[in-house]
Amino acid sequence: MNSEKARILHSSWKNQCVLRHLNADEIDYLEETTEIRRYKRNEVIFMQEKRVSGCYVMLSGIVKQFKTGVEGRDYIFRLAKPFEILGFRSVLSEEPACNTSTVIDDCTVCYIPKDRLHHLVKTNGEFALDLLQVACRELEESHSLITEMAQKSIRKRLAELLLMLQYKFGVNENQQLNIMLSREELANVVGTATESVIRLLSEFKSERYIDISGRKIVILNEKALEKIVGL
Amino acid sequence: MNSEKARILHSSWKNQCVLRHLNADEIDYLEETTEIRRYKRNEVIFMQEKRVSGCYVMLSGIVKQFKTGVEGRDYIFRLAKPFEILGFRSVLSEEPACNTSTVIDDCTVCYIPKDRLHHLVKTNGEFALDLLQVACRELEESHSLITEMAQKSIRKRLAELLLMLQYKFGVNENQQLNIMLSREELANVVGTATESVIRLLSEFKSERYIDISGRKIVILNEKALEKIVGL
DNA sequence: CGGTACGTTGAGTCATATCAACCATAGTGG
DNA sequence: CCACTATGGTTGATATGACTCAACGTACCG
Repeated sequence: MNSEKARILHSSWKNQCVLRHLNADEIDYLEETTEIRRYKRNEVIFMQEKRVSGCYVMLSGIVKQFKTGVEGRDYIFRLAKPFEILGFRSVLSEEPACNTSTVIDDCTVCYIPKDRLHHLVKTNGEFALDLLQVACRELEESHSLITEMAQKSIRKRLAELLLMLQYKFGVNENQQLNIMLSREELANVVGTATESVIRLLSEFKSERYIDISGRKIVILNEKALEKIVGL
Repeated sequence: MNSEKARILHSSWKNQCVLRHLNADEIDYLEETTEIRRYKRNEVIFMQEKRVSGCYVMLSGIVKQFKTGVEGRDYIFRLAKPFEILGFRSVLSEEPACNTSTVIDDCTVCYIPKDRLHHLVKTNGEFALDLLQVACRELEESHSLITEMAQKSIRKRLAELLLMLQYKFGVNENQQLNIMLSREELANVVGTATESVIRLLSEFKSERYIDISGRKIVILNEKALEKIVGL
């Protein structure tokens, strides 16, 4: 029964994520208590305000991370894909989670308990540095995002989002974006009302920049979208 | 000439900042190459796009960190006060600075070269953990900020900013905020036009929530501002 | 005294939010 | 099988917050 876990943990995937500087002994150390977990669409991995007991490295699927504001509206600040790490912030700061993570596309994750993470950070400098770099990169992305929100129109941000989704999650054989979000989710990424997203999407469609059927989106004219963003 | 540096480095201030887990030997190690630097209002500490060779721990004064967007408008995402650390993100990720830091109030900083920082992260797990926690806290603040920007009106954000400035930088004997920002700077924190800030400030003034004379601001009715923010 | 940077006010415009109605779809239970 | 309900998507009408532009005031500085 543990063979699956062992196989996964010792396979090459670790080199693609923040665990890449762990040696065989350290992987064994992790293996003692890590778990491979599976979640389906809309399941909650961890929740804002609640204590977390470990962090998660994604192996497959897509997860959204969002904060719920005072009036109950959500803001999605991250869409995570395989080999990204979730929830280490709260684990390291020993505070309750400051956001909720739920599943967009069915996923498998590797759960790492708090004590193991702490121990590895303290004993493996390279690993600590890697984690620091991940945190710093997220911080930088976050700052860029704020600057954009402060300065760009909804129209620009939506165009940019579509390009980002294509770049990060790719397209299938019909050129459709692999990631499918509801109108409300799109609105919660851009930071606007769902009606606005709907209007802008059909605007883009009528100008032949994109094609939409339900949640399936095809980008027809990348250049045009880039121009809207203003690059 | 080094006596000042040595005195500062070995005094108790380090316990108030991220360096608190360094032992005497490590402080000596830092001392070999750190420098105490002084900057005056409007001087640039480091600049967006430029390579950085080290990071800075603030000892006195106030610094603003901002990003310059595509259209040349600035967005101020952080106002740093003593014992906070600046620029470690770029140092650790080995990338050019992604923002500019300039001086609001004359300040002294302790400059720590890149190689020393790297070495300490790799060899002192507690220190790495502390730095990670700082990064995580900033990340969390940043996410909160984004969520607010996505969901709150300029009016709310300005009210919140005034409260934050009072809380973080305090007031003088006349109840005036210790930090004095230009209208444009206020606008660049809130993410709006200077005219909007001016209008809202005089609105707040006419409703007796605050008093303003030039850049000196007094908060008269904290409760009212909190109510505007919506707590 | 003119210059430069900063602050203020007014008028007009536009993007976006809000509210309300309506449609499509799918699942549910009688 | 049909009504029933819930959920998500769409469209229109309306309101308004915030931006832009432009003019003007103010203060400090050489």
